[in-house]
Amino acid sequence: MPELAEVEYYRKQWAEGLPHRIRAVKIIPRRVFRGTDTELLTQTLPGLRLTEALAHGKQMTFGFQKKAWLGVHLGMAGRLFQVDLPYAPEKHDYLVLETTRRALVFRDTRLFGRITFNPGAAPSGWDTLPPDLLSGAFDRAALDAFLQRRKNAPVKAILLMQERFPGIGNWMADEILWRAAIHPARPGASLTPRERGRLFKEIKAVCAGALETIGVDWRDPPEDWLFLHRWKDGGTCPRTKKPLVRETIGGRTTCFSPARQVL
DNA sequence: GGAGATGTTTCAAG
DNA sequence: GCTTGAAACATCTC
Repeated sequence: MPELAEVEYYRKQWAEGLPHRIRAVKIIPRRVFRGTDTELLTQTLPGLRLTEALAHGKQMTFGFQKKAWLGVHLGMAGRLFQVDLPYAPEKHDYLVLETTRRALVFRDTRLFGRITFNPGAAPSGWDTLPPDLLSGAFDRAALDAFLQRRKNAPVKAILLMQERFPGIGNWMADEILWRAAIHPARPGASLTPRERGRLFKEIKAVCAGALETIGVDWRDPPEDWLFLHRWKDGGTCPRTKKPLVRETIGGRTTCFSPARQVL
């Protein structure tokens, strides 16, 4: 589920009430810990305080007094939440951090998520992240250069590339292209300067709008977004009032408005 | 029962 | 060496 704004929402679930002094760590060793020293994790965290909760795109890092860092990626179906103790972990709860009164839970029904652990000074990879899409460092030049480089890939697939568009996932890519009136199968290098301008503007707008709604309290974006109409076959385009179409483009289910987005 | 799902990684072909 | 697309991953829901 989680894209930029959903990740921000989940980050806040664990951030609520910071700092948290960790008293116990419960782990169910499953695929989400691939490549991670779970033994070291369970030995290190008890006694430390969770002091920082950071998100960047779809990545999260939780810092423990700058001595240890937990990396969390939610994959397709991961969730983070807090509950009161006592808490009996459910089937797909693979990590539970307990404080005196609360439990911080990582749940992932599909096991596509990932948890990493870095004892030491800094979370690995956190220093080489691509620019945040809402920052000035993500600009037209960066967008244009990337589209030019991926010249034959469908623009839908390009928007899903995290190395340039951190946080954009399937629904956000569809929303951006729909608003920019660009067909999702258009090759990256084929976009005109005018289209690139619209694409740039809508990337910023969708990121900001999603964070203001979903990112705050999981509330839906406004009715006039594609968001509320894209999930099932038979939807109607909120702008043209004509039928929406769903097909696989760039390897993913893609919803668009043929009346508005022409190949 | 079969298909599809808001993601990433890996592999191989061009 | 880079780009691109497909398959694999695991489980749940429609």
